[in-house]
Amino acid sequence: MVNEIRPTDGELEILQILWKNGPSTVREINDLLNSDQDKNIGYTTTLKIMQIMFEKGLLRRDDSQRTHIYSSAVREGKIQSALLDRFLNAAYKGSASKLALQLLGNHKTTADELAEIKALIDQLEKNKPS
Amino acid sequence: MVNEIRPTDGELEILQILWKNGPSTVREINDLLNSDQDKNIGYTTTLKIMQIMFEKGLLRRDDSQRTHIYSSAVREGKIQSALLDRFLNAAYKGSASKLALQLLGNHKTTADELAEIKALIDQLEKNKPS
DNA sequence: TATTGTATACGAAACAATTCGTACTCATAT
DNA sequence: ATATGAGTACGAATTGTTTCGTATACAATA
Repeated sequence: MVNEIRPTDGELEILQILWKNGPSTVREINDLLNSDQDKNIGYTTTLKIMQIMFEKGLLRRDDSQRTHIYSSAVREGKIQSALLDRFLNAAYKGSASKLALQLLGNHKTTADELAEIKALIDQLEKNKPS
Repeated sequence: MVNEIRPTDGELEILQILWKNGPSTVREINDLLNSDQDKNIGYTTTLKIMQIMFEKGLLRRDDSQRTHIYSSAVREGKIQSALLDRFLNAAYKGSASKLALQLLGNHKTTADELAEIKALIDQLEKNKPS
């Protein structure tokens, strides 16, 4: 069931905003989407996408007032997990370590983040003595 | 320019095969695609996709013989990097460490792989004394 | 009450990915 | 030579996303 959750890039952008800001109106979302320069998405475009997301079950909607309030119907971590799984299989044929190596190699990660990751690895190793 | 490389999932499957097996005919690719149970993609479907990939510059083609030989025109690591970048931004708003933590937490990684990743982190830390 | 501005609803167009039917080419085996 | 089989080319249908024009509802205000 989780497997079927497949937000598009555009939908994901909207979800990101809702995850960060909480329940919002279409106008608020649309304004934020357009706050990136060079982007200019029409209000009705955003509305339509959000209506479709609502039909898909990605969003909840409070329509008790004239101005509807939308919120995410899916948890951030859950969606990320599902997407990560798909991506891992599609691009790395499931090799998590290959992905991890490329990720750490290509991107600037702060010392704190590295330490955090290392701590997690230590813990994983403790629970799984080779 | 790398940013524009955007293979779809279907295209990526074909690229994976070409990366692994080297130059191949449409028939070979199509047979491999269909070797997964429950999948049954028509020959002309695969052909069409590969022709489009050729037009996009994703594939090279040797048409000196009647049976054309296709090969990848893009390097595996380069595509993976580009896709990873996109994915990281789309799903994790650019937080590599968040992705890494979820990756290592959710997926079974062998002890060897964990050690490999830890070694890389150690090296990164050496080059970047906080 | 009539106007204006902001909302939602609806439907259609544009675009891209996927799928496949059909036509055509050509080598080879009859 | 001709029939068969395997190949490519082409075009169209299908599906899904994104886009927006237009219609309509409604609240506030002039």
